[in-house]
Amino acid sequence: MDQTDLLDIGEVAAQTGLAASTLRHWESEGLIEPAGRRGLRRQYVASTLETIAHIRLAQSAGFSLAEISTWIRADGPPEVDRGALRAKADELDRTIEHLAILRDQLRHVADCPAPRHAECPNFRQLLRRAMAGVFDRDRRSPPAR
Amino acid sequence: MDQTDLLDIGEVAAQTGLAASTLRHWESEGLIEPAGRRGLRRQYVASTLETIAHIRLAQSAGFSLAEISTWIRADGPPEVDRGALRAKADELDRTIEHLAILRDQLRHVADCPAPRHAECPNFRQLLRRAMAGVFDRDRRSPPAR
DNA sequence: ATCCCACTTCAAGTCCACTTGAGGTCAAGC
DNA sequence: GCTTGACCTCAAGTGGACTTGAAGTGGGAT
Repeated sequence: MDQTDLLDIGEVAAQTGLAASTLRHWESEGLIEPAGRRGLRRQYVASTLETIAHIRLAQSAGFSLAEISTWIRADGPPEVDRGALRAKADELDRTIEHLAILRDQLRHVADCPAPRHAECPNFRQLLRRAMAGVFDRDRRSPPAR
Repeated sequence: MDQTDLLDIGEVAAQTGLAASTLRHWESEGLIEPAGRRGLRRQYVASTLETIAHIRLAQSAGFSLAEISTWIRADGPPEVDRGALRAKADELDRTIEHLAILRDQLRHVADCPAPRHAECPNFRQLLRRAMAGVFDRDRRSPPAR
């Protein structure tokens, strides 16, 4: 791995579409870490791009940076609570199901000619499907940017 | 619909698991609206619970309150941009696919005996799958709470 | 009639994930 | 040798979604 493999923060930013400030922020939260520095400049190894993909993915599932960092700490032992991960996976199954319902609802609203969706039996049935589960326990949900 | 059908904000809160303050906040953003008041107290119709389920669902997909309110304004015409809705649905398809990958990754990490996941070919393949798409265009992602 | 307590308003505060700004460093090209 | 531009640090600011606090109101049970 000679230095030609190393990426400047600007290159990582360009390839991932993230702002350099975001990468520094993630570093301050312990999510990523440059392989080294050239002068002051952070130098990243290519596999950091995969780590970043993973982080984006987890964020899109509604996990906070703090949560994600517990699985992928750049430093320290890669110790994870396997039970917790399995629980998250199960939670994702439910989230995915909910999102599928939402997607169906959106498509329905886009196509349905009924003037008030609340009156469309099809829509109401989707909503009823949606309600089972949505109000349970997990207050997990993410914000968009 | 006599007044026995109407719900106090506290009952809606209890049934949905949301704080009353959240319901007032959503009202201030135009997402929900009480059917009326008894004295000062807001009185909600039961169907508001469905609306709330819908909002939670959309939030979990990463939509902002402002975005959601454009489809489900409590007041005004339920006018929606059908093309935009279809686009959102397509976006959700992609999100769902990403989440499925993340779920698989989490399960893999939970079960894989390899000490460093970065060295597990299985994990790396999942990551590669994940990377296709994650860095494209849509910077949409939500935060959790 | 009075008390309680769930409700009310409104302004300010909190948390998270960044972003911005001010002021500084340094390698490379002119 | 000097400027340029991409990088650096650190502190403060932003935006979204709520939450909290202070001060007040009013319906229902005792």
